[in-house]
Amino acid sequence: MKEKNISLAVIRRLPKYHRYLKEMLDNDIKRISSKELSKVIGFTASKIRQDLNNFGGFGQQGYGYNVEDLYEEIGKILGLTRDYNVIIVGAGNLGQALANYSSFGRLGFKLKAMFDINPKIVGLTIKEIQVLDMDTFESFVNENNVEIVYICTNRDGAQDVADRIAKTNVKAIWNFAPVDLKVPEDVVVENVHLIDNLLTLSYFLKEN
Amino acid sequence: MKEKNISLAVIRRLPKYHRYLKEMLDNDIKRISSKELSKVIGFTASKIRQDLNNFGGFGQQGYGYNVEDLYEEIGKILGLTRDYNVIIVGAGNLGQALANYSSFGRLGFKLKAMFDINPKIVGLTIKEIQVLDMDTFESFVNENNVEIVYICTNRDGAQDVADRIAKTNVKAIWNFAPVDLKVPEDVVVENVHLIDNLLTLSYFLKEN
DNA sequence: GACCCCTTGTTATTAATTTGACATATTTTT
DNA sequence: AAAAATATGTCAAATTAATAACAAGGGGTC
Repeated sequence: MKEKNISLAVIRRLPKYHRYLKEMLDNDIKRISSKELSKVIGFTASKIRQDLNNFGGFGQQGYGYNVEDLYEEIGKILGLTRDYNVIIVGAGNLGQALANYSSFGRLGFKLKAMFDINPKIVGLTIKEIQVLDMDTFESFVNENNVEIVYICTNRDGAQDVADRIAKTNVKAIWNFAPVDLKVPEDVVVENVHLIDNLLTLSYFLKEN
Repeated sequence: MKEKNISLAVIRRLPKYHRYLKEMLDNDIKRISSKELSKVIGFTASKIRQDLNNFGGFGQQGYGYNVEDLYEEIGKILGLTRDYNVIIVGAGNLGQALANYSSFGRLGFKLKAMFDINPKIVGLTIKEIQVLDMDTFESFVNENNVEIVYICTNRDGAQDVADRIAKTNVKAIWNFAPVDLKVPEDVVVENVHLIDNLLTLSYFLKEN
């Protein structure tokens, strides 16, 4: 499974394929052509075929794609072949919201704990998840084989967390703080910059 | 202010410029060259100059850009020249998290109310914001000149909300539900598909 | 089983985006 | 005041991405 030179644009479309295929699977649709998929997903059929072909020929001429197979294959490409232990740092509203999203867990992202520095929150148990003190961060991460951290702190705390992560075995950060984190090369970061997103919406509202 | 043919790629970079310029402004940095900006923001200087030039010549040869002016200009482009009344539909954890983000309000996005269908939540007041019943949605939106709706419902409720929005004067939706909404042409939608984002992270974690 | 139709995988073409180059204008230094 | 350094705006080149075209392989039908 060593795909290389796959462009970021392609990668970012994969989850969307995955999402739509799941929906079809749930609706008992067995096969789908790039043309039909194009109609519901909004990409050109050509783009769909080229995207998928980056990873191998999943389809069959004259038939199309087997929905279940394709769903599984894309899942594999996205790394959904095993579970990942995750923790949340910052147990405020956003952290709690993410903790409550069962869909992440269903995909294999298993929440093991939440961390905070606020004494009022530390010690609580929210939906069977303990909120621990940041003092125990490193030891917990190491002992529980945590691989992904969701950073839900405010802007100022985020880089500190990233620095502490850098000294552990965690190699993936999902960052919700409005700041671009400095991390070692082998740590991947995916940002959810809400403000950036809202301002884009604002731009298009104005332009309309 | 009728810029046209500006590519989406450029638009999506504007909030990042805005964010970094604000930081510089707070640090009393008066001027900045595309070269210096390039170093902190990570885009090439050439790209920065070309991006900005889409909207007019904000810089000066031999000097660079005035930080405050550029910040203001980009704010204008993004529509940050006035306040917008917004409401949140879906007052769960995520909705409450967004309600608590003061930075949105500071930029001009004024939260007027939250809506829900859960009787246990309706009637509450969270941080001075009332949670209202969806029965009163249309009348509230019309009477309070609401322009933007943040959809924080689950997947199944989101399209219903979008359909009801379509019959009002609201022309902008910030959608957090994992579904691509069908809306009239004159309604702009900005999606925050968290699962898509998480799966992208998962891909890169696997590839590393 | 033969024919026709459908649909992929892939190559070619076109479009979009990024990068590089440079003439020109302004600031800073001497 | 002149010269050197700086840095924009813009044009050209290179790279990347999207679209279109099509040959060839299977499936469906009669």
